[in-house]
This record gives sequence, structure tokens and C-alpha cells, in this order.
Amino acid sequence: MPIRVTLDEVITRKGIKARDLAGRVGISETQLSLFRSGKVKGIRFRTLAKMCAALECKPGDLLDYRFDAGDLADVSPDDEQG
Amino acid sequence: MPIRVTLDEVITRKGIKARDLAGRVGISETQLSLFRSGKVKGIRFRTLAKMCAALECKPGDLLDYRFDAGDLADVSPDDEQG
DNA sequence: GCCTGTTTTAAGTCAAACATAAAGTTTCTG
DNA sequence: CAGAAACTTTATGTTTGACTTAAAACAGGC
Repeated sequence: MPIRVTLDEVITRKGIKARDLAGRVGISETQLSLFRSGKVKGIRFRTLAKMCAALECKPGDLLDYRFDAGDLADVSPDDEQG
Repeated sequence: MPIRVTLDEVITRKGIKARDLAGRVGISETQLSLFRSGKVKGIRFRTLAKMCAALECKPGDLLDYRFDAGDLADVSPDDEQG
């Protein structure tokens, strides 16, 4: 899952508190923390939209991707080998 | 849900077929069509990553957001009134 | 009429987003 | 050091909806 969540950078840059953001976005601090540290596997657009609104930014500011040829192969963890 | 899916533009610009993309990304044509036309409410990063890989682009090229103050209010459809 | 490509509908599976609660850790402050 | 404030983690549970398959409908092209 090489989508990188870059929310953290935005939070740091804006100097806002995670708790405040959670409040404004309307999600739990727990969920925000999980998202922030890249521990979630997806996101609802409703949530993403609210984050963008609260931070006045765009999806591309919160999510990034670095090309990885392996992404197209869909290697199952069992099949992998060196 | 004001997250706009802009996949369509990328597909058009690159001139690739939806069926091919679906094949490369590893999702059904059905799901790709739904996503493409903005009929889904979220996305898994695994899928997003594969789309980015297949199209050699970034999340921000597939998703957009236009600020809407109402997004922060989370108005329930029942409560709303003018 | 047939073929190709896309969309839609329908029905189902199952992962996981998100909540809440509580405990644990880090960080700041005095 | 003690205490508080901010953040993270763990655990458990609910509910949503991504995603599948299958099939039909739709839109162009020959």
C-alpha cells in the first residue's frame, strides 16, 4: 500500500492540534491518529472532503504516491520471494 | 460529497480504454465505471495506488476538491432548512 | 444485424472505516 | 519530580460500502 498519507506535514506546517482538527472534521482522535500515521487502508470521500475543507487544501496535499512497478503485479505476500 | 473524481480526464488524455485500465489495475470494469463517474463514496489505497501506477500519476490527478464551507457543518438532510 | 466498449442494475461477500472507551506513552510546564 | 495536556495504541463493536460476478441495456461503428 504505497499511498503515503502526508497529512502530518500539513498539520505540522499549519501548527494546529490534532484534537482540534478531529473536532472540526468530525472524526475521532483515534481515527485521525490512525489515518495520520498511515495505518488505514482507505478513506471515505466524506471524511477526505472535510479534512480538505478544514485544512483548506486538496486531496493531493494529504495523499501521495511514489511509483512502484510492483504495484501492478499484485504480489500476494505468500508468493513473494527473493 | 464534494470530492471530485477526475480519473476521466486522465483516461481521455492518455487515450486508454477503460477495459484495459481495469485489467491493469485489477478491478472490475463495473467498479472502474462507478469510480470514474463519481458514484463511489470512498476508495481503498490499494486500488488508488494501482491506478496511480497504471496511469503513472498521483492521487491529486485522480481526485480533486473544491472548498465548500458547508462541508464543515455536516448538515443532516433532515435538519437542514433555509 | 453484429461487434466493441461502456454503463447500469442487482445481489452478495467481506474488509475495514469509523465510533467509543480506556489505558499507555510522549511532551510540555511548573 | 509531579501533573496535565496531547497524542497513540489496544480492544471491541457497528455499519458502511468497496468490490465481485453476472447480465442486461446503451452507444457507436462497420
